[in-house]
Amino acid sequence: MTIEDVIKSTVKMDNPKRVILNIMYTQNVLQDKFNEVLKPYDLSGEQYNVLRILRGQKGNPANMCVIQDRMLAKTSNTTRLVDKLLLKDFVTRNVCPNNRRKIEVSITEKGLDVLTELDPKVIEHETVFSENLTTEELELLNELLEKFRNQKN
Amino acid sequence: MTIEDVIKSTVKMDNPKRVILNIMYTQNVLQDKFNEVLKPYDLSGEQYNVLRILRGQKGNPANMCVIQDRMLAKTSNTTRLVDKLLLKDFVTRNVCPNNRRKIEVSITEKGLDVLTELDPKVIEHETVFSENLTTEELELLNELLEKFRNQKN
DNA sequence: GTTTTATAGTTGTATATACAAATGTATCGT
DNA sequence: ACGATACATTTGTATATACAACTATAAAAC
Repeated sequence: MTIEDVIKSTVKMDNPKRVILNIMYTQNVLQDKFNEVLKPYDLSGEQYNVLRILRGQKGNPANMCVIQDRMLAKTSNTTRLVDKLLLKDFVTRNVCPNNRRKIEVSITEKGLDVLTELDPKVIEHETVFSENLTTEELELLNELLEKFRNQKN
Repeated sequence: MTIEDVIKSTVKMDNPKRVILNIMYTQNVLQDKFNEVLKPYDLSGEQYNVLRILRGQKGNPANMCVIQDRMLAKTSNTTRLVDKLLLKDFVTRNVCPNNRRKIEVSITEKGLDVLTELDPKVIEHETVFSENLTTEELELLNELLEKFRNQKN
């Protein structure tokens, strides 16, 4: 299914427009699929992301700004994401003793357990799309996307 | 800037994960930029999309389900999008005389004027990213994205 | 040491999105 | 014609996101 099929466009678009729509739409498809994976666990994509970042800390807590910094969507509201995770006992939150402006967020055992349970499903989700492409094509796709978005301005 | 730089990852990821993150993040960058373009006009991306679809009707009205069908994000709430556009006098909304279940939405002169004003800025937005790639690379990127998301399952 | 400036995080508000339930209208089978 | 079913759209509710204003703490300037 081409992007023209998706939006029922009768006219053929030029390459710049097609690329943008293809990226937007592909992200949409990916996100929908991933939400399905997460749904049984009552996690949003961004909440999952925060948990993953916290696990990556290897036992050390992360400040709000560190979490923010490592997320894809830089603008989302970390405080409220952590609030949600706190309600589910997936994280703990404490004022940093050295610098009382900072907050230390850590993942709990329960949070780690959920991630462990999710791991194989996440890998399945990640790989199923890539199976359509060869390794060389995947590398090329990565290169092209990075080149595309890194415009100098 | 590689995707690892973006999320401050110290470990190198495998290709499937990198591709997914690259697509998600690139979409993010695109959307942020496009929102900036639209901001002075008090339009959201989806609202703009609806207007564009209506202009594409060449004077004919479009039903809600037609609009829905042509949008990228199939799940968004068309009624409320049209509500917002109605408040700004960019569209009209009438019950379809032949089938009273249906709604006929049309773009107004004012709506067309806004699109006309936006057109060059949208084209600028679309082309500026593509300038990093050759025509061949753009075509390849389109192909790879379509191949990637069209998994059989 | 007190004022200014910078940093870290939270809260308010408006809007957007997801998803299910509800409403109103048309169509089909008998 | 009548009930069942399908279709088109709207509404309710919960959650997510965007963005600005606010609070609290720390560091720097003088």
